[in-house]
Amino acid sequence: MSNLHLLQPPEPAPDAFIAACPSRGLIARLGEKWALLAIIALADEPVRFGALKRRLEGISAKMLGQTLRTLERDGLVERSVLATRPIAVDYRLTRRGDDLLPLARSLKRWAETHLADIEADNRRYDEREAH
Amino acid sequence: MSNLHLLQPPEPAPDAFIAACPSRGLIARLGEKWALLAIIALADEPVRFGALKRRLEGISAKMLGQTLRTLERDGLVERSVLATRPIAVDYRLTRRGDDLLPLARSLKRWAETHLADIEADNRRYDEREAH
DNA sequence: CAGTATCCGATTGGATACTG
DNA sequence: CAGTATCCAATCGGATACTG
Repeated sequence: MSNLHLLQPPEPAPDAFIAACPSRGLIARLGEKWALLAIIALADEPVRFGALKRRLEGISAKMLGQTLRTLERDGLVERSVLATRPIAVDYRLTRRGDDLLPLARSLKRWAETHLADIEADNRRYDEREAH
Repeated sequence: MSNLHLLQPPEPAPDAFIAACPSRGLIARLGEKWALLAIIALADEPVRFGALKRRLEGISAKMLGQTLRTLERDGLVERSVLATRPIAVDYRLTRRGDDLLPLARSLKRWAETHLADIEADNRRYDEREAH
């Protein structure tokens, strides 16, 4: 049997620089305002909807629901309904979510540590802009 | 002179979980559809506006201009006008931009490597959804 | 070449009200 | 408690046309 096919990979590597590449959509989803923050908030243990809403200060129920559904659809978060009265639902990271976690944390940390300098630059830029 | 102030840091550490924390705005800006991709596209060398536009397949001039202005305002990108005829403008990463680069690349790579699995999950989810 | 200005449809996201 | 449905304002973002 020929080994020629080894020289011609059947699938091109995904590349977000290419417009049609769906990885761009994925990157967009991860950027979606609450996605990474939600992942970080779920880091250590299952968290209930309400608790999550409190932890992500300022999120609306609508956005939290939407964000969680997207994360579940992407296999990053698992939803389980507990048969209590009244019902409770908790969310936890999947293995894939865990895998993304360090990256999410790094980005959050990067933003937090550079924040002060960046805000200073923002002010400088805005002053120059105003002539 | 007293050292008491060392026990009471004047500024709280920024924490993106807090609604008022501006680091959340920063995270949002980095998520902004083209921001990380633009940073990656500028990784190795100064790139001209037009070249950048070609590299970020599908971006409009408007969005590219907007993205670059935001990145410049955040001190991640530096813009320099070359006195040629017709004029040329190139963009390059600042030290701070370079510092963010590995993170941006990691996120892009993560998205690209998990893409296939995630799309499979998406399809499964959508089927279940449709009953 | 490197943008900006404008128009306009699509998407985002909060507030409020409602449900099992 | 854990959402969903609806309404609406603000923003996003592409297409097109224009400028130094």
